[in-house]
Amino acid sequence: MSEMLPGTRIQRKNRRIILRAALEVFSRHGFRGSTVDQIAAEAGLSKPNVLYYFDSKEAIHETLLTDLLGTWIAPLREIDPAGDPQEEILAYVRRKVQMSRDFPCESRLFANEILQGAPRIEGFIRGELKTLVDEKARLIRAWAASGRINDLDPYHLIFSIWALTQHYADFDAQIRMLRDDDSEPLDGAEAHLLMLFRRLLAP
Amino acid sequence: MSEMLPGTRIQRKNRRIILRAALEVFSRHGFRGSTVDQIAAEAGLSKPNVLYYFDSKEAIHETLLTDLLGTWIAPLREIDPAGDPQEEILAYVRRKVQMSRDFPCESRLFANEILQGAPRIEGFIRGELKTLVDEKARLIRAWAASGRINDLDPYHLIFSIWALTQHYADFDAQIRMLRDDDSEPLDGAEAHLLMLFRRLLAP
DNA sequence: AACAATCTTGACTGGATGGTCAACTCTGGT
DNA sequence: ACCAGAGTTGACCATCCAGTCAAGATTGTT
Repeated sequence: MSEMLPGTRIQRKNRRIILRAALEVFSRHGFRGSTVDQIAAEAGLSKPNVLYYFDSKEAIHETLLTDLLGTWIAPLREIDPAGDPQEEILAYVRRKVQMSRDFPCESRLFANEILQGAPRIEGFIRGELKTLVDEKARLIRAWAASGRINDLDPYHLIFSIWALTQHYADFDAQIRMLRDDDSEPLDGAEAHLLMLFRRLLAP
Repeated sequence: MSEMLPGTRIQRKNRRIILRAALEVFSRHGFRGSTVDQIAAEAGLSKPNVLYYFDSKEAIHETLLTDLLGTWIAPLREIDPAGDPQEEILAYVRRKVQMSRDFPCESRLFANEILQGAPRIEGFIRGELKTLVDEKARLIRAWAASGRINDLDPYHLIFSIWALTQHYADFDAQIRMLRDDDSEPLDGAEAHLLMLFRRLLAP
C-alpha cells in the first residue's frame, strides 16, 4: 500500500470533505461569520467529529488559505518572457477567467481576506506575490519599451486583469440578479474581456 | 430653532458618530464579524449608550445600507442621454473613481454584502438598480447602433466599470502592499482607467 | 435653584459558539 | 472471533456577545 499521503483512508476522505464544506461556508460568511456547526452540517458530520480532524476552526481556515495561495499565483507565473507579448497577456486573462469559473469560492475567500485588510496573508502578499508581480511588471515594461504592446503602467495593467476577472466570481450574486436570462455570465465575459485587453494592448 | 432633523442636538451628533464608527467596523469585518463593543469603542461610547441610540446592531447596519444605496447609484443615473456618448461614459468612470477615493468604506460595505450573496439588498438590486441598469444599457446600445462608440455588450461594459473602479477601494490593502512608494494608488489609477475606456469605446 | 427630560453606564441575562471529554461504535489485522 | 487503534458523538463547559435595566449624571427650561 502506498505511503504517499499522511493518515488513513478515512482521514484523507474526511479531511477533504471538511475542507470542501469549510470553503463553501467561509467564502460566503467570512471567518468570524462562519460557525463550526455550519461547516459540520455542510460536511454532513457532527461538530466534534470536525474538530477531531482539525485542531480548531482557525486551523481549518489556515489550511484553506495556505492551499489557496499556491494555485492563486500560478497563472501569473506562467507568463512566458519568450512568448509573444500580446498572446502571453491574453492567455493570462484566459487563465484568470477560467479560475473565476472553476474556483469561485476560492476567489471569494481571497476577496474576504483582502477586504479585512489581509491580516493573515500579509506575509504572502509582501513576499512571494510582490516578488512575482515586480518581476512580471519589469517584463511587461520591457515589452512596452520594445514597442510590441501599448506603453502602459504594468501594475495598473495587472490590477485591471485581477479586477475584471475576479469581479465575475466575487460579485456573481449581483451579476445574476441583473440578468434577465439565466445563462452563465462568464460565457459572455470571456469574449468581452479578451476584446477589451486586445484593444488595450494594441501598440 | 429649526425643526429640520428629528431628535435633540446630542441625538443627532451621537447618531452620526455611531454610524461613522459602525461603517468603519462593518466595512472591514462584515456584519457577523463585527461586535457592538467594537463599534462603541470606535465611537468612543459605551455599549449600552450605542444601543440607546439604535434599537439593535441590525438596525445600525440597516441604516448604513439604506443610506448607502441612494448615493451608490447616483453616478450611473447622471449619465445624460443628450450628451456625447464617449464623454458621458468617461465622466461616469471619473465619478466612480471619485467615489472609490472618497467613500472606500462604503465600497467595502457594499462588497461585503454582495460576497455574502446580497441577502439584505436583493430587493434593491432586482428592483431599483436593475431598472436603472436596463435603462442605461438600452441607451448605450442605441449609442453603439448609431456608430458613435464601439459596439460592445452594455452590461459587460457597466460591469467592467464597476469592477475596475471599485477594485481600488475594495482591494486597497493588497494594492498598497504591492507598491514600493506610498503614493495614493488612485492618483495613477484615474489616468489609467480613462485611457483604458477611451480605447475601449473608440468606434 | 429646582425640576423634568434626556443621556449614560455598571452589572446583569440568555443564548450562541468554540472546544473538550468520556463513552461508545466501527475497522482492519491476526 | 478477538483486539487495538481509529472514528464518532451526546453532553458538557467557558467564553463571548447582543441586548436589558435600574440607578445615577447631565442638560435645558423655568
